[in-house]
Amino acid sequence: MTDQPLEPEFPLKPAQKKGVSKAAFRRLPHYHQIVSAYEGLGRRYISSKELSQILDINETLVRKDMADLEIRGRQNQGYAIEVMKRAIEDYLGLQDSTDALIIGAGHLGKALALYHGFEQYGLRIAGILDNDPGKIGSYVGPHEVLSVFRLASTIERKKIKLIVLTVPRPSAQEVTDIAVGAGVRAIWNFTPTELRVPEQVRVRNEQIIAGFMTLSYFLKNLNVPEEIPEAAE
Amino acid sequence: MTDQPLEPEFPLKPAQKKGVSKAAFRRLPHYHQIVSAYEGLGRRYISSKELSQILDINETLVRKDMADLEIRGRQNQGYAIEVMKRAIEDYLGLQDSTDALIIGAGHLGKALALYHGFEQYGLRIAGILDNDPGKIGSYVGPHEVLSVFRLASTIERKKIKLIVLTVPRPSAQEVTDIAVGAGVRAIWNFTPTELRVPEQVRVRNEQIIAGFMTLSYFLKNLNVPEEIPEAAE
DNA sequence: TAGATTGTTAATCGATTAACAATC
DNA sequence: TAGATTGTTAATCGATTAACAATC
Repeated sequence: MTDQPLEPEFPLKPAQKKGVSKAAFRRLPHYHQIVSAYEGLGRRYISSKELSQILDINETLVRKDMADLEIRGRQNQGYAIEVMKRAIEDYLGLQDSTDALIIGAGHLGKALALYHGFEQYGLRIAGILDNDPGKIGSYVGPHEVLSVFRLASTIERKKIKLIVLTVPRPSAQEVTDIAVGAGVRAIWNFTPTELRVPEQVRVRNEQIIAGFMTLSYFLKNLNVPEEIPEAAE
Repeated sequence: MTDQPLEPEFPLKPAQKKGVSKAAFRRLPHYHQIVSAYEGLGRRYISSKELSQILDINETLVRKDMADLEIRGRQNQGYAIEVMKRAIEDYLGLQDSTDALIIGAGHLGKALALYHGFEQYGLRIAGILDNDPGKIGSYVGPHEVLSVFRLASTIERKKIKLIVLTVPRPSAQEVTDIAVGAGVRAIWNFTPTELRVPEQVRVRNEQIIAGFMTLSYFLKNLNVPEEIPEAAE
């Protein structure tokens, strides 16, 4: 195993004075979610105080994050929701669509393939592949399940840059190697595996069990006398 | 919306000199995954150097994390994999089992209910509920889908402390309120919603789209001249 | 106006890393 | 032994927060 970021989520220019810090970068999806919800409620503005309360972080931190994103607020009103949402989307490149191939048509792969809600972030499922002859040729929503033997050719033909890995652990590295060889640059990894990839390829590990672990710790320490701290990160 | 941790994952005693820092706490699932994989390969020891390379963090940081967890290494050999795995599991309470109810028998809810691999972390699916009459009474693996009207009574009868939320966004808060009223203390939230909960209840937001956002940023900036930084966090 | 709010700087806090001693 | 490695302390770095000026 070689070098592989624990979390690949950070700005590409972290050294610069101006710009978004790693920590701020990680908060962007949360900001986006909140303003999306507020937009749905018909709200036009949101203050740093409101945002800070929802996220349970310091009010000043919200203002600093906005300043770093070059999102300007209005005295007495807060930040314009439309502006903020758009700025985050622009920053993350969510306006341009991204085609992805799902590898593994198991329960999770199917759930991801059928999820409505990715489109609004520019994520388009371009196909789904599996190695099970019993699944190949069947349909998952509009997508015919392709043989994983067609992985490289499909990536090349469709110029796919992102794959979503939901295969069993033992095949994860093998599939990764093929995909990387065919030109993939990013891997959304739902398998419990630390993948080895060349440095020009980015991996995001969606280690779902990690979420449970944090809750387990909390549940097993419910009776610890110490007060529970306000916030993490 | 009121106070709600952005990430609820941190030790309960962060102020103390001795103990695991928030940042280290977040690395525990990764350490655990790596040593599990190494154990599967028949390895007995792993050095801080190996761990640091896989995680792409500094070697000293690994040793500091181990010291904070009170895991002792051996000169010239590194850390005993069995000891390390066990220590992390003990720390997180993964040895004691946790019963959870899945709310929402959609694609994701079913995928989680059917996932084999939670058991090894002590997570047991105690049932699955939905509000769709077409689903109620059907089976997801060994579990009969129950009406969500039985949520409170099921929580109380089975003394459930954790629910897994995979309902559509509009129902998320309502279901949460019922579950919290019935005594639930932790919510594993897969809906794109910032839930309001009393402070004794912990929420872990599994905002899956966040992972895509980080990859989107990377993919949209492939041609940025600046060198790509080594690691995040 | 007073109050609410943003925006910025400096101070503080927490996490990481460098340096190095210890030891098998 | 020399080399590999852990363990610890102090220095550095980065992120958060407090303080406060600006302004609508």
